[in-house]
Amino acid sequence: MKNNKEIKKTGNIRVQSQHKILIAASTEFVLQGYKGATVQSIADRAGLPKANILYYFKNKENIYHAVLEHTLQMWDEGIGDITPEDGPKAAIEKFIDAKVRMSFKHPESSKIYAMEIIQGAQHLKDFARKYQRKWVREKAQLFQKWIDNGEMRDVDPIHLIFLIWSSTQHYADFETQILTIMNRAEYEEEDVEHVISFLTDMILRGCGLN
Amino acid sequence: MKNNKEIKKTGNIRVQSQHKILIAASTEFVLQGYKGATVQSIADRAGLPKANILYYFKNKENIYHAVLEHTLQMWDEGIGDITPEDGPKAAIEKFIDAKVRMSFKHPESSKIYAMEIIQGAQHLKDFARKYQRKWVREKAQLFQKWIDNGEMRDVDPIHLIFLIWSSTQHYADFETQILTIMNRAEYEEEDVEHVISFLTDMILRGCGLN
DNA sequence: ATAAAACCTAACTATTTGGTCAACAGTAAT
DNA sequence: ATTACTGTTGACCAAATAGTTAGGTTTTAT
Repeated sequence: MKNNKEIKKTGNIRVQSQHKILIAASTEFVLQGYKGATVQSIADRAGLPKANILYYFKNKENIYHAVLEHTLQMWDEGIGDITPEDGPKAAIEKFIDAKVRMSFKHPESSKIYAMEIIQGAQHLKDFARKYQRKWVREKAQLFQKWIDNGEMRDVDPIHLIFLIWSSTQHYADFETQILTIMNRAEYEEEDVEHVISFLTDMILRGCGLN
Repeated sequence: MKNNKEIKKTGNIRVQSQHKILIAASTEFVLQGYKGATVQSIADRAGLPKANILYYFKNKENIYHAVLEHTLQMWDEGIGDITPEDGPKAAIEKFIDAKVRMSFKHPESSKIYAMEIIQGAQHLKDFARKYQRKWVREKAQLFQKWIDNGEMRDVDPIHLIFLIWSSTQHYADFETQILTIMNRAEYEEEDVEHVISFLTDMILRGCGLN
């Protein structure tokens, strides 16, 4: 009964509160931007007094950093991995699948990341930038190998990644616009599969696969 | 000598100042967000005293609205038009060409628009939303006709537009990230053409054209 | 039971910021 | 020259907000 919680009773409330705050903060930062989100508004949304927020996070910037980190981690976990054994077709399929599902499941993460980049990535640590550069270049090299091997058409691998990136992320970031255009209140289950199959089909064909 | 300016000598300085303010404000809004951009920072960037800014625009929100309107107008002018006579291939080529050039020429416009949508389009008038819905649906119908006519593959026209939209806009909005990944300080002339040909090639193929 | 540590929060403060105002300067027409 | 309009700006103010503090309560370990 108490066995499964024996180890970490202390700090449990800390974890809980911090999580609540992070969620509330994410929403506020998306809706109002960094400066526009007030500690009070985050507190209200989290259902906690303001001073309590500042007890768990030294200051507003720390909250934002925590949110950003949470976002990056989410991305890192969700993106899966592409290996040389996959071959180009499976690689693209896996990539699109993972990114579209992430867009529909965690739109706030995508939005916060997008806003951060648009504004010049002023809060993004250098290592995060370098990490991504490395990631993209690694994957691009994989594609290049497949191209050299004649397994797919000769398309610029870096821009191919940009294409997948942008087209998938779009459904999170531009949610509002897309829903307006489709005259919908919110996304439905089927939309995910439809988008995945549309994008996979288009891009595979663009690469001369399929 | 004075003939060509006879009609509107007064208000000339007004136009000049307002323009300077708009440019400065655009930059500030992109860099700091709506709340983060202060009237003072806009004034500094425009090289004018704060009170002068408030003389030309009643308040901060009015500045933002002016910037937004300017942005939408830019979009409207830059996007060119697609007609039934074009046929699917030329239509897609024109569309991609126009959008990529806009992204590289007016990245701030694209960024401001993107941020506005991400944050829920709270400042966008209803007519702007409806206008876009109409635009997309009209163009989608064109594509549908071409599909029914067997002139192109059967792909979802709405999502095709989203794809073109997102992949082209990406080069403006995610400029920072793209430059980091490509290890560049800024875009070069050739990049525009390269991106246009890459995207045109990929998407035309995806549509079974080319 | 008790001491220590973790948690909570009302009240306060210093600063920033949007916006006003009143006095002044330039300009154009009568 | 006078009038009226447009433009200019330093000084000021009220409101909002990030962050502090001090004094509390609750939880945990022994």
